[in-house]
Amino acid sequence: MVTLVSETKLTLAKLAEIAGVSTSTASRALKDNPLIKQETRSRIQALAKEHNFSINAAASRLRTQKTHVIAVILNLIDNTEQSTTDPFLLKLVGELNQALNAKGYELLLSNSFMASDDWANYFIRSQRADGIIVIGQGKSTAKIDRAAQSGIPIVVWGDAKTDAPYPIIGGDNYLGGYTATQHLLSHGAKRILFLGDSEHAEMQERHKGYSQAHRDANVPVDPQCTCAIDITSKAAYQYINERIKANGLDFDGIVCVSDMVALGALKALKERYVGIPSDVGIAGYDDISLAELMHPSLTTVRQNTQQAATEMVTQLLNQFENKPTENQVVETTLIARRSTKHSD
Amino acid sequence: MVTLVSETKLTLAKLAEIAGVSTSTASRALKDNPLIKQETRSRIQALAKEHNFSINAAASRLRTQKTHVIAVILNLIDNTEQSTTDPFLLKLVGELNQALNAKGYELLLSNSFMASDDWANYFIRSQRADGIIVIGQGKSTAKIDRAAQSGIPIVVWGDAKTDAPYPIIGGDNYLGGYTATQHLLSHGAKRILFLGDSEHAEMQERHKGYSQAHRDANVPVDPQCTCAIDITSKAAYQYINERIKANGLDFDGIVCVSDMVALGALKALKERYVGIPSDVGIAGYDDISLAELMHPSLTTVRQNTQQAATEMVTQLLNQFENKPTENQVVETTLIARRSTKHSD
DNA sequence: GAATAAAATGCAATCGATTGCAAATTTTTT
DNA sequence: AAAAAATTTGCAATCGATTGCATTTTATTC
Repeated sequence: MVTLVSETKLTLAKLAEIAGVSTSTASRALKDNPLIKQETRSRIQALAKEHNFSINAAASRLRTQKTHVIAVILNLIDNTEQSTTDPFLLKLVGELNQALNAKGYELLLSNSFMASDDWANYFIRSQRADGIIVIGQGKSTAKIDRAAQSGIPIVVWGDAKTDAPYPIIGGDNYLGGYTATQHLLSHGAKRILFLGDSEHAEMQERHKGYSQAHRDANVPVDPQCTCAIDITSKAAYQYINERIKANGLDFDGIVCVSDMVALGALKALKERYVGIPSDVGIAGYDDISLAELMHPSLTTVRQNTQQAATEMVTQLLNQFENKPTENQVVETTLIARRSTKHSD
Repeated sequence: MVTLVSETKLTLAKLAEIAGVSTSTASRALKDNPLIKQETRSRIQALAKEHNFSINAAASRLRTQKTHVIAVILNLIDNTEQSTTDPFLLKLVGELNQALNAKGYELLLSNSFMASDDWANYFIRSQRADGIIVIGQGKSTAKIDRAAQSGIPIVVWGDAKTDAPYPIIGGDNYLGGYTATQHLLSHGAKRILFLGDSEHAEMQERHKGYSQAHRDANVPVDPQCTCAIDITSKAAYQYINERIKANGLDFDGIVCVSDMVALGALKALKERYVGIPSDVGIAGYDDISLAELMHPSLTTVRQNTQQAATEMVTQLLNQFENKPTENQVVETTLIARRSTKHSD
């Protein structure tokens, strides 16, 4: 049965007319307001369904001053492949979508290039969204701070140890870095590279864990082993290639800040016939779906993204009710696989 | 300099008052309407910037009946990992975001589980969005057809050879299937599996290409080689494992409908020490970023996603102006890598 | 300098739903 | 059966920007 497009657009007023009630009654009936007699409610709801009616969101938002939309901003580092490619970030977006929908909100997707610089203005004051979720602290928190300062509801995925005027949700980066490193050390590694970008708060934490694990195992940390690179597989690939070319194989383990980085490094090593994990053990971060499909399967640190999404949404909605918020650390676990299993 | 939150919300009317003009003038000035004197325009625009003003989107949408929002629906197959994980789909979303922003539109993300069943109603008649982009035809086009029937602006990513009342943008699936298969055949494969879900229009086309390539090379096609599986790495992994267990290695090539499927198959083969490509050549589809990082790097079929996104947006915007639309085929190229390079 | 044309601005209706308060209806109480 | 209470429903203002048309101001022409 095809619903024909009626000549005139169906509004609440017209629906009310058909039902023989006022618009107020119709409005209330549609949202199951107990002020309206049950029978009337059902009748109008049925009528709405029959006529294929749905409330005009623009009008409703204007009147109620609520949009039920949340802007999710991918806060990316400029000129980095991390953007469209990073499976972890996109997975998080997927989870957020679910979590938001479950609470009756919709997801407006943006990235930091596109959105104007003034997030508070652009998204909130303009009534495009009720709140903002920022994925990634980036290298500078200037934009985030600015938005937060103007008092809008906002949460951030990042380093939960950072103290900020807005709630930050993140994995336990220190622990992640620590356990990954410890794992490698316990399998005999003596010189472990740390591959990542130290300008990120999250990465710094992981690096602290990396250092502490060394200290706890009485293995010296060589600054030469901390390698600042872009968080992309390509950068990792190039770096490892060049390092080996220059120094030979002067390491026997790698801790990477993401699986993408690990995969880039892995590729470089394989091409040079470096045995994994026999010659070099390697650990990633994020547990993207491909980690276990790699050969050898990749040891990595998993952050519970579903928990993360739920938590972020909760913290955001709390702000709508002026409830207190706090940083949250999500489950962070080492997934040990073949890329680190020395036999010795 | 911190902008303090003013006691009363700043509206166009108040801005106009400050500027000493009417709201009509202020409104026109802000959108650079030449009806307004250039000097007045600049003055008001400056004032708006200074006071951190931005137009109320809800009010504007209500009045103009345009939202400048496009709903992007991930039309997924139920209960499949394909959802949140498939890097290809998410990449497409990223590209769409860019393409839409470039045209002054925003992206509202949904998936087919969340959005109610009546897309036309939920997104368009409710003024949540001006148009819909559907990613994936899914197994049934019922929802799409229904939405299209009610005359709303819509485009679909899928099989461009399908004739439908809405424009479909897609890669050349026949060609993709054909070239991948031909490539394997030309490197000596004699029994090539086709791994995928034949209920998809896109996959069917690829399968046609697969068959034709066999015919052109005078290699018989065995129906036993067409394997219907879910489009996930896990399903592929299991299938290959079980097949080998049951039949031994009764094939020497695999054409997969996605890279994820290829990776699953690859994993199964490696675990059984099947040489790649020496014993079995394998080709994927999508050219996700990991394809080249695999070991061996994965031969695959790349579809130009950026072109796809631009094309989809164009076709959608055309509908706003009642311009004619048509199906579009985007660039589809074989990327030959190590996973298929036999030496014989 | 008056008349006409051109440029700039303002008036006021409109988009469609929501909601405080008043009015009408029904039910309960005495 | 009248009064009081409880239940339903409706009136009308409101949210904030846009735009056709009318009006005012400025520039041009004779």
